[in-house]
Amino acid sequence: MARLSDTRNRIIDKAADLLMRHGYNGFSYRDISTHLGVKNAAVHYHFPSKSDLGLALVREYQQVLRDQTSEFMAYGGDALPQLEGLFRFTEQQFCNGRCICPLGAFAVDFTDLPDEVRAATEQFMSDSVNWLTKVLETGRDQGEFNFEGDAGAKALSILAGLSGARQMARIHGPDVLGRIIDQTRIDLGLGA
Amino acid sequence: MARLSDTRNRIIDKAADLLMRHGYNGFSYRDISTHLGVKNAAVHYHFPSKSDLGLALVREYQQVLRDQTSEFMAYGGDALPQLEGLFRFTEQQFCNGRCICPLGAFAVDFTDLPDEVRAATEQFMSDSVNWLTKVLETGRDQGEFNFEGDAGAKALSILAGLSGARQMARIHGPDVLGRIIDQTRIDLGLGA
DNA sequence: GTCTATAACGTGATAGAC
DNA sequence: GTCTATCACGTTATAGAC
Repeated sequence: MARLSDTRNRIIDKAADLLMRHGYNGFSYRDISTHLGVKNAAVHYHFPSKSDLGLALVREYQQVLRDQTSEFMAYGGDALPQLEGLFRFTEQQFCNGRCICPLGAFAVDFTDLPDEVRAATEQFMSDSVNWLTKVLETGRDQGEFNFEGDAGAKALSILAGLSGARQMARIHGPDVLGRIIDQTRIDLGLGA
Repeated sequence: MARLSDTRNRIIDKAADLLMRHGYNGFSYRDISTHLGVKNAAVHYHFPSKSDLGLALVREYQQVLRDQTSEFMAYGGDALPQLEGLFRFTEQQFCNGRCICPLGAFAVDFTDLPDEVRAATEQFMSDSVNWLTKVLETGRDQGEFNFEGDAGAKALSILAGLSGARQMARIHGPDVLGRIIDQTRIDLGLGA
């Protein structure tokens, strides 16, 4: 086990939380250190520059994605639980105050990000799309999903819709997220 | 005509541009004044605080929406040109570097916004949803669109998808926006 | 209406003691 | 690994001359 550093993990967790609440430009080292009860320099010890922190955040998200999808990506399986897992995860995040999808947060401040963070974000998005594309193809083959068009385009459309839904829900209230997820189900032939 | 102040209009236009490129927290008075060739204090003369500027931005967007939809909202009309107009507008904005949907930009920094800007943003979003809902209802009645479920939920879903699409396209390249718009057409029974 | 000058503060970041 | 102390800079914002 030997977790490298407890403080390091707490910093990443708090930074992830702040990112999803305020965006990349919307939180500071001070926010992190204050909330964690440590000092500014302690955060800089673990992540010398904000680029290092941003990169660690993207890698953290990528790891979560891999952990939750590795089995399906390796051996396949039922598509519907995969899709419903995505919906549940999205709603849970939102309910826990983690309103903004990390992809959305990074996208808004994209041109301000250092190159390596941008590259990692692009990779994370590719992995997400690839996973959902395979889920949609499998589900259509299994007869569970019903939709027209290319599975890759449909996957992009659903992920963009969920990311946008979290933002719309922040403006207009949490009901919006549930309504959009229900509509997404209907558009896959699931709601009838 | 008597446009109140040319500088004032130039400030709003440049601020709108910066908002859609860097988000609300991602641009400063200095950015505006430098690009416009005026001084910091000149911007503060027209918009004493950033809240004033943010509010003016939302009102500007609301005016554009009203100008482009007022006839349809008042008398009705053909639905398809309304929808295609939205798609074209979205793609034009993106191609001009105005990558991020203003709603998305405000949503990310939502908790940092002053109350009045939040309220105006919510109103702007309501107007957008109401317009698209009416377009979808009309189009379904006319037999142009084919979709299941509530028109309001479908409108939310499409707007969230477009906002998310602009962000995804920023990360992964402009093709993504076109693919998502095409898929949106297909999901309305238009692509076949 | 625009300017110069400046205030008060938040930011990411570093040096060096412990 | 965490601390105190500090730096250079960017930020919103204001006062007062022109």
